[in-house]
Parts: sequence; structure tokens; C-alpha cells
Amino acid sequence: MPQAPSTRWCPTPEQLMILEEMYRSGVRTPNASQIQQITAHLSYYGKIEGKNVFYWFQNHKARDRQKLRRRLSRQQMQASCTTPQFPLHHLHNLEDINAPSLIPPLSPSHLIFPHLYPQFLHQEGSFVENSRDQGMDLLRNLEGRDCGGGDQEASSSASRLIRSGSYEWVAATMKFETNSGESATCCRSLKTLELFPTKSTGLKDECSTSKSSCTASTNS
Amino acid sequence: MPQAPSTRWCPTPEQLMILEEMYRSGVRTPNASQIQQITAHLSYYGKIEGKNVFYWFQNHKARDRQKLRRRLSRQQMQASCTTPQFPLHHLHNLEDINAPSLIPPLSPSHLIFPHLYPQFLHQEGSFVENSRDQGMDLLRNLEGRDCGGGDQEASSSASRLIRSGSYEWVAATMKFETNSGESATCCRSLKTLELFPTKSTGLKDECSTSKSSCTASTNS
DNA sequence: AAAATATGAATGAAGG
DNA sequence: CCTTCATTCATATTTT
Repeated sequence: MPQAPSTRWCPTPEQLMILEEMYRSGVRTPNASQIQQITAHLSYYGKIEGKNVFYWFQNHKARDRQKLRRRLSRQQMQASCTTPQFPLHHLHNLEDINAPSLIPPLSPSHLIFPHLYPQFLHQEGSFVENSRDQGMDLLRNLEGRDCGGGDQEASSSASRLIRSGSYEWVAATMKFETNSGESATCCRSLKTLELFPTKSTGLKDECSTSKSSCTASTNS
Repeated sequence: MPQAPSTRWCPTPEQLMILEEMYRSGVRTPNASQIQQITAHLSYYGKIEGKNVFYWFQNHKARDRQKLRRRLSRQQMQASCTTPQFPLHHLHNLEDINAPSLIPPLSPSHLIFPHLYPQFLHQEGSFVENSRDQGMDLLRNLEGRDCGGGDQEASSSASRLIRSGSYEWVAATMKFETNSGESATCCRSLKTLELFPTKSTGLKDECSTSKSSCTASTNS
């Protein structure tokens, strides 16, 4: 089904520029009339409808706000992880992974994510929760529990902000994690995964370095 | 601005394996906390951020779905095609869209965004209004006035429905603008932006035609 | 080398 | 406002 001339709006560079400028200027949730006007102005640079403007601000704001949210959760996590950890670069250069290294040689997921498997469910970290009508066979059992489990609570005020959806969370995360250079890791590992040493934080792996590692795709 | 050393994440074989295993197990749309945990765990095998996990599931699910969809549509087509039909491949050659357009050739910003420049600000349209403590420098001038100006009033009863949140407005608008085929532009342009000819309404721009136009994104 | 494909990332659009 | 979906972009990888 050719979906017509893909009718989705796409801002022209000018429109985008203006919108961003406005956003920077403080416009966050324009009301109907504002939207009307903005639309009128922008329409000069290309086809555009009110809803486009509306959505643009909605999305932009949301995605941008998350970053804050995420930042908080992040800091919080770090706070609990701040404890200087030992050097942990030893872990893998991909190749060594196969070697008898210290790394658990790729354990089966039920070993890696015990919380995903009923048998191992006895720790706090619950997982599922919003497992609609999807598979979730393994996860069902967890249902009804407090999703965060232990550390979750730690974030009193933060938990609020954090609890939002994955998307938002991500949106926020992207910005900061990227900047910080390190990903949120350590503390989580502590509580949810005691199977491994928590030194995972400082890994360097960096799959992008050599062009070989990144494969591992479906290749099928 | 070249986007740095292409910092795109790439799952290590282990990470990928785990992710797939989880997916198979039924995990489809992990929420924030879940993502947190997954990320923490996977970070043991290499650098990874929350957004990576998020996107991974997002994409994986989407592509899965897409695959199914395609399959279905194909079957459907076959089903209907079993009966001798006329040739119908002609449909869609969205090529002609690339035709030489009448678009104004991208003038310098002060020409392009007159309304962003003080010199050109003298029209009525109010803008801000709920501009809390935000910037709004450019827009302030417009404050206090009746936003719509002329045609605004035209929509007597409509204004009611519209005036509620922007969302409502959009909800209403979307339907109509979409149907009418033209976006609410001309009239607006007239009053708010008389600097330009109003022909902006019928622009052809059509960013979607070639795969290049829509970019203008971060790519800085 | 060009074409096709796989996939991380981004974002417009909706539903609730 | 939050969450999710569909599309699309960009690029690395594989195919031809």
C-alpha cells in the first residue's frame, strides 16, 4: 500500500530554525491563538498546519524535559555509586571475552537477568508491571510488585520524575549519558544483579573503535 | 558540524544476545526502571546507555511488526490478485514531484524571517500571553493585543471549542485543515505578515519527495 | 563499485 | 503530559 505522498509534515530548515528560536526564547506551550500565528508565519516557508506546530512544541518540550528528569535519576544513582571503584578495565576487549576471563562467559539470560525468571524471583527488583497483553510469560509472576524494588525507593522525590515512561526517560538519558561519557550502570548492578562485580561502570569496550566488532547482527 | 566520531552505539555480541533473548521472552516495551536495569546489566559487556536499550526494543518491535504487516498485505494482495486483474502497477510514480518548483530561493535570514527582526515588527498579532518567566523577547511586543485580529472573530462558536487547551484546538484543527487540503494560512499571512505575497499557501515544497529534504535535523 | 539491507537514532503523530 | 507507534534518516555491512 503506497501510503499516498507520505503526508507527514516535515519542517523546512527555516521553519525548524524559527521554531527552535522560539523555543529557546521561552515558548513552550503556545495556546491556540499563538499556534495560529506561528503557523501563519511559518506557512510562508512551506506547508504547515496548526497541528504541526502544536505537536512540535509538545514533543520538543517533552523530549527536552526528560533530559532533566533523567539527569536527576542519574545523579541519584551516581550518588549511591560514587564510591570509588577499583580499576575495571580488565574486562574484555571483545576478543578476550571468549577467553577464560573474569567475565562470566555469557551466561544464559536466566542467569543474567534472574528477575526475569520466576525461579529467581525473590529479590526486590521487580520487572514487568506494564506487561499488557504481551508475552511476558516469564514475567507475569512479578506483576503487582513495586516496580523499582529497592533502590527505586531511594529516589524519593526523584522517583516521581523518573517513573515516567521509557521514552521520556530515554530522551533525557540520551543527552546526558552521552555527555558524561559513562552510562548509568554501577548502582543498578548492585541491587539487581549481584551475580557480577559492580565494576562495570568504567568499561571502555567502545565497539565503534574497530570496524569489526559492530557486526554481530542478524546476519541471517 | 560533523557529528563527532560517529559515536553510535553498537551492541556487543553478548549484549545483542541478551537483548534478543529478552525480546523472545516477551519483553517488548520496557519501562524506565526496566530499561535502567537492563542497561545496568548490559553495561557489563560494553558501553551502553539507556537510550540504546530503549531504541533497541523500539526498533526491534517496530520492525517485527512491520514485517508481519508486510507479509499480510502481500497475502492480501495475492488473494485479491488470484482473480485475473488488470495491471495496476502504474499507480504511484511520485517522481513528478521533483519538478522545478516555484519556491522562493532561500533568502538571507533577515529576509526570510522578517518577523524575527525588530524592524519588521509592527503588526498586531499578540503572541505571548502565558509567557511565564520565559524569554519571549521577540514576541513580547505583540502582547496584550487580540491575537486573532480579524478573522479570529469570524469563528464565533468555533473559538469556544478552540480556546480550550491548544490540544483541543489542534484536535479540531487537524481534522479540518487536513480535509480542506489547505492549511490555515492565507488569511493569517495577510494580517500578520503582509510583507510577503500570500501565495505561500499553495507551496509545493513537499519535503518528502526526495530523501534529502527532510533532513535539516540535528546533523548540525 | 553500486545496490540492497540491517539497524541505531530521531521525530512527527496520536491515544489516553 | 505521558506513552507508544510509524516513518524516516544515516550509515555500516553485505550482496550482487
